Amino acid sequence: MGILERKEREREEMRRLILEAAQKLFLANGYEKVSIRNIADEIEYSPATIYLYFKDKNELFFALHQQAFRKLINEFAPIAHLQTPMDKLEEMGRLYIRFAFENPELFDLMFIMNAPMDAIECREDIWDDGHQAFQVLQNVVQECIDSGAIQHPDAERAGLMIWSTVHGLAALFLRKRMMIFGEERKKTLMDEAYDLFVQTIRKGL
Amino acid sequence: MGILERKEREREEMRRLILEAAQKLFLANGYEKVSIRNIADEIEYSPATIYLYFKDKNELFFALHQQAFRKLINEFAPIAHLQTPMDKLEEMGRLYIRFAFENPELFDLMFIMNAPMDAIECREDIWDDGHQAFQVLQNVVQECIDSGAIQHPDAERAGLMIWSTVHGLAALFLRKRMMIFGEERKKTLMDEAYDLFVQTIRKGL
DNA sequence: TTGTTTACTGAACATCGTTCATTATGTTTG
DNA sequence: CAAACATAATGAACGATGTTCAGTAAACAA
Repeated sequence: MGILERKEREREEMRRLILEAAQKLFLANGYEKVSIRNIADEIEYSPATIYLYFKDKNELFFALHQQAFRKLINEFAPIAHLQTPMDKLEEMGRLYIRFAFENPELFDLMFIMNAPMDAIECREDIWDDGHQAFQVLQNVVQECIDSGAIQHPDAERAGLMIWSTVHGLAALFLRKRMMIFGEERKKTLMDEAYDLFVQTIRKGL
Repeated sequence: MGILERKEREREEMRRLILEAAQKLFLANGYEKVSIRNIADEIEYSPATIYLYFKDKNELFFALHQQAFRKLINEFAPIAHLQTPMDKLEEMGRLYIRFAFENPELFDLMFIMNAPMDAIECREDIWDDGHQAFQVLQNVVQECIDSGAIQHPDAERAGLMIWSTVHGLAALFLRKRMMIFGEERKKTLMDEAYDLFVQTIRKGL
């Protein structure tokens, strides 16, 4: 009785098709301009069909946000080859900022938008993707502590402080709050601010 | 010929009335649940009337965002009484975070939402409120540099780094990305992370 | 008292997320 | 093979949304 399994496969395939179309439109036009009807048009199905595979729009965007986290975690992979824990930490921050810069919509979905968080709130679930990603950071910070490169003993606290700084840079940039520095200077100033941060924690953390 | 002036006064009064109603509904129900029709109902006018005083919804929320900036700048005022520049800097960060915590909707409007920035983009204007607020920070940083409390010479660069950290903490908190730390621990962890940041820049910046 | 400017509105447009009765399709049973 | 059932997909609708515009009524000017 392989029929049930085929049905399951077809269901997965359909979810994949919807997410693919959603992602495409999302990256092309930005979140605000993508509607359920647009997505339905793209895959040549009725809008109502999408609701057979996703509870609502929040859940659809939550699924997209999960994909984006897989991408980010992948981009973190190369840091393993670096020599010292402190170099790993520095490169991780740089990768976080670069990810935000090169994938603004994905970053928005992962760390700024409300929709994905609203999706898991009603399911009273934990935010697993975020937890895993932070764990990667926290582990590197712990390495820094163990090797003596960081003196402060609490990896979670230090990790949050570091996350906040790089996230702040990325978020202020993406939400256009850096326009006060001028269109051409804001990117370099952002990089300089991050360099200064790295230099500071190397000395004082 | 005081008629023109009275007309002007009435016009200002009407704008004030609209903004007051919008602010009230905004704080009560959150941005996402406030529509032009709600605001019109609140002041007992037709929805179309609002468009006689504001170009569109973005411009209305831009005006609200200006009010919010006046409030924030006011809350920064007491730092003038503090002794050392470094104490001023520390207290400013704390005030920024507290402002976000106690006025989540206003903070969102000022530093996260797209709407207010979209309003000035088409007017190709500069973001004056943000510029002024950052200037306040930058001045304090410059004091720290002049007094030798901060060694790095560039106040703008250091200011952006500091702004990013406190903003990152506030933004991650408000957009519910700190749920990974647990409901009861996230607020204290946030404060601890800020303390650690202050300690770090006192040592290494 | 006219004519004209101004303030306001009701109704409409296009779009949105979402639901639901109905149809079409595929599967199982007699 | 035919009848009964289960599933997938849909068209049409609901109540919203932001925004526009022709039309009305009141305030002003001549």
